[in-house]
Amino acid sequence: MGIIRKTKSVESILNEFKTNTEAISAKKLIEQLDYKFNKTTIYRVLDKLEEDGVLHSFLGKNGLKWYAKYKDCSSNNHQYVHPHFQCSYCGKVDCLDVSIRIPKIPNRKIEFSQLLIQGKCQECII
Amino acid sequence: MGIIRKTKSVESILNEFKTNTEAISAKKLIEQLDYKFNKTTIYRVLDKLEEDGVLHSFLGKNGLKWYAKYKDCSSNNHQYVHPHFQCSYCGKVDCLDVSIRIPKIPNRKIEFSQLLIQGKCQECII
DNA sequence: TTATAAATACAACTGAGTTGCAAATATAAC
DNA sequence: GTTATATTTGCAACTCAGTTGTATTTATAA
Repeated sequence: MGIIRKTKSVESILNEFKTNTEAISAKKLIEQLDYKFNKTTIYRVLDKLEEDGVLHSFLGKNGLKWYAKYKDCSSNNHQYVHPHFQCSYCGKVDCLDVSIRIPKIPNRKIEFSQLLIQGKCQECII
Repeated sequence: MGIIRKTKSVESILNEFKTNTEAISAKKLIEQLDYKFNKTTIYRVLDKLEEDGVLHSFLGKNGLKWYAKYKDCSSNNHQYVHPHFQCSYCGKVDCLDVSIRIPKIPNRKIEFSQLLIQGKCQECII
């Protein structure tokens, strides 16, 4: 159904994504907003922002749900994916600006793809 | 530490993967073995089989953990991933025999990648 | 047969995410 | 500004895949 009203929670959550180009996990977001809003509210707002195409979500290393601003070359695109990179040391996640072509697969209709790359980020390479 | 002893649970679990070329979720496996073994045991055996390189794991649609036989072109390969396809209708997962090249990403050390493609499988396309 | 390290079952726990519902609030109509 | 009402919120209780601790059992080798 998407976002209909401009409420404080919607504003605050969108603001987190304005000041942060990286992806944020729902869990982190709850902490980051200093428990100013109930976690239920945050989960529901995130759901709606995704429906509206403002954010997109994907699953991180331990099954945690991450959100990032929707880009045109995003996961909804059937032919290309842009990968997400998660550092195995610090856990940080970035949306990479690379596009990877998904080959057509016979007899299957692709709706959605997600590519998670794990490794060491620039800061965590020793 | 990996598998050291050949026990009934190890045998049964390996057998599930012999008769089944598709990926199986840990949850399904527990049901499939008809609760003959405790779920803790199954989770621990799966962990060890993964350590030994017999199986590989990845996360499915809802954060569920799936396992499949390890293939050489598997997720552990740093340069290529073989994608997993999950049907959004029936939930079935296949390991696809396609290899997708992961481009090198500047200033990051790739350790592991996983690509999950969602869509309709052959049986579920109407 | 025995010693012992590994494997198992069980129960209790963890924690991210969900659900139902009553109370609060943004928005539009007046 | 008031009022009506549909949306949003907080709260508490729940779900459920996966984990942990521990006592018991079992595979293996000495």
